[in-house]
Amino acid sequence: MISSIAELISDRIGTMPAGERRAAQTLIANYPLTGLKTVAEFSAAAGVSSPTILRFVARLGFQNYPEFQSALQDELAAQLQSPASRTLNPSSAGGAVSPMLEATLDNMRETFRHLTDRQLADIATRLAERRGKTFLIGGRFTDPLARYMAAHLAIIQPDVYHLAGQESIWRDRLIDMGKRDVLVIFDIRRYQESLVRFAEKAHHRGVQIILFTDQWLSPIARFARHVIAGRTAVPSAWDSSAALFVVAETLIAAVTRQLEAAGAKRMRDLESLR
Amino acid sequence: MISSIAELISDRIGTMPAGERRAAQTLIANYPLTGLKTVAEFSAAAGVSSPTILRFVARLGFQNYPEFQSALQDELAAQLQSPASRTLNPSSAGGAVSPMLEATLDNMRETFRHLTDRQLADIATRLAERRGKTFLIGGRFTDPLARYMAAHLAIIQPDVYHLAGQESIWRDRLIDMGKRDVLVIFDIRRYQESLVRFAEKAHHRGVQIILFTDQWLSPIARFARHVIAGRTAVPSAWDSSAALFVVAETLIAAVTRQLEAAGAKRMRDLESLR
DNA sequence: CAAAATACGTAACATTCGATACAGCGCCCC
DNA sequence: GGGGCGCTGTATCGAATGTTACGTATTTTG
Repeated sequence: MISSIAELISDRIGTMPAGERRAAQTLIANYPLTGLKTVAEFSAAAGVSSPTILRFVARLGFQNYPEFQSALQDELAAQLQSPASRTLNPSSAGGAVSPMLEATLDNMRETFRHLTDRQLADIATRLAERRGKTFLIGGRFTDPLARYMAAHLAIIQPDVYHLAGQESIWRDRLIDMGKRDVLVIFDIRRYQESLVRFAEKAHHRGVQIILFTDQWLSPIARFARHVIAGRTAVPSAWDSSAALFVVAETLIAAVTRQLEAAGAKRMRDLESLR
Repeated sequence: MISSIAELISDRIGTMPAGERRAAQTLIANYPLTGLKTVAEFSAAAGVSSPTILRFVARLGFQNYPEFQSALQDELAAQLQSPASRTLNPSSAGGAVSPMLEATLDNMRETFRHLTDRQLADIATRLAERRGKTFLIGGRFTDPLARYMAAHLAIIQPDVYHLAGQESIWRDRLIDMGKRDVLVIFDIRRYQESLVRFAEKAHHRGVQIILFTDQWLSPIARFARHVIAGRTAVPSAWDSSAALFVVAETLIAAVTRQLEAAGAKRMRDLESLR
């Protein structure tokens, strides 16, 4: 059962030749606006020639381009009149993807429900007031999150370091850490002993620890000044770090806002360095 | 302050002659669709002649009819991109975090709305059938996503490589790539030239490219076999990669499911190695 | 009530658009 | 390695679109 043109496209996109597939992808990515423009504009956006666009709409079963556009407009009209229909969209019926998405969305709502604006603001402030250095580290699967956060923070403020590589390498960097510094740790099940040991030592040196973990709380929580507990359960063989990822992005945004004045200047300086 | 064309119209509708007023009312009645049709159709719908329509848009300050249509399309594009703004729900309490979370949730829903089970299944199948090697690479801020995906895929199947470090390093690895291989690229604004070059060369070697990008599509889309366009707009100084992150997790789950038999054995073997 | 100004539609024009024929190219299969 | 098939872009044609000029109708104003 195919109701919308978008479905029709994604249904047949597998059987299309390369050029027409590009047209399809361009249309889907910016649906349905690209289809409302002229053939020339459409073809330019997709990086193919006009005839390819026409062959594309012909393959979808339309007699000519205007007919195709009319269909898109009718669809759009129906959408605009009943905004409610958008939320209850047909793709949510069964399928393998929806459970995953639904669970992830739930995880985020739950995660943020237990997280007050105040907490986030406190953590952001701590990250923004740069009395000392900021270190970030993650576990086996969460190291990318640490990297992601470090990549952003390092742009708006100095002295941001991501600890990577072998354990011995970052263990030695403990010597540089003191009570003015902050350590951001990502650790979810199965909790890594090496990280726990590292956190404990850092804690003893007076380092303030901000912990991203799952709802069962890594043992590191004992040493942490701030704990962010994200939901991780999804219908998959793996746990999901998506909720923690969003919290990280939220914090990055908050820190950036707080450092607006200083950060903006720094970003300009960085620009000029390129 | 006049922001939308609809406002502009209702602002000046009082000063218009009868015919043009009818045009205005017809347009407002089912805004903005009538304005996207041809002058002839517009005039027929309003019950006036074509020149009247043209005088109408001229009075609104547009040089010609196409310019008027472009403006309408831009407006529509803005609306469609942020579904949140349309629902305009003040229900969710203010605070600094909610807008960020709401936007992120919207982005995910919107991203998956343009992504069918079929497409995801196709991509997962391609990643699961290991005829050749799998390479993953990301840009400045998206490299962590590539890492995250690589960390998981490498566990359930062999020959998964994350390309990191300097450009020269991964450029040299092109020599190992052939038409049996898959290259997963993450590239969002501002698109990195080095990645585009790399993708082009890989494409010429027959490598199948799976691209994670934003809704404006990286130029790499031209070479890609599969394109995943995620929404990235959030109320922050930075773009959000959260939607792409969730797609990545979804794919990881799907691939794992497909490789269940073979993958489970491999995971057991890995366990025993520790 | 008359004259002028404005508004509106018909019709012809120029431009742009969509459609098609054709040739080059790569690809796959034998 | 050669022949055939399918895909794609260039160039061209016809059609439809937006635009403008002009004459008629309508309203406004002195």
